[in-house]
Amino acid sequence: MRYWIMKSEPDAFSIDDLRNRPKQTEHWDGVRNYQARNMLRDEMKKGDQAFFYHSSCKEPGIVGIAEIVRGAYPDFTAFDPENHHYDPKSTPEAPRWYMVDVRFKRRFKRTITLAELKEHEALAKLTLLRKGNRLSIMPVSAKEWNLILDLE
DNA sequence: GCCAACGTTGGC
DNA sequence: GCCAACGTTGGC
Repeated sequence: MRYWIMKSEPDAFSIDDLRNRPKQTEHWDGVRNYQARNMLRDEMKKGDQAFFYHSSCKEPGIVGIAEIVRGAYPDFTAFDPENHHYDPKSTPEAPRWYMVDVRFKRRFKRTITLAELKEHEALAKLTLLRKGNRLSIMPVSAKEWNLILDLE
């Protein structure tokens, strides 16, 4: 079982939006970066846990936990010309992009902010904090996961 | 709104 | 295959 951080702009899709979905479950679509796709497609498995991170907002940070409830399958939003994430190079016969299903697990009592994460020496290697890393999906080690949980 | 740090595209 | 131009992300 692996741990992840998944980023989302709360204006587009927040952890509360996830909680309010039927079965508190939603597909995680729109990943259009090869590095992120490879991790999502090849390493993300049912049962994995992910920190839900709010980006591009007033207080960027980790707001809760979601669980991967379905492993990678073709991202059908790429097939839809009306969709913002449409990619004509991805077809049902040869899908280029993938998605997983995530289910709400819990919301933290408070946001563990990006600023706070940066203060901890033990988290210096966290991919999220690495300079220039803008991936929407990033791995978290078990050690980092537990350390961050303790901050709550 | 600015800008650094990427990733992608396309001419050559 | 190189690289300039362009687009995107996301913190501040």
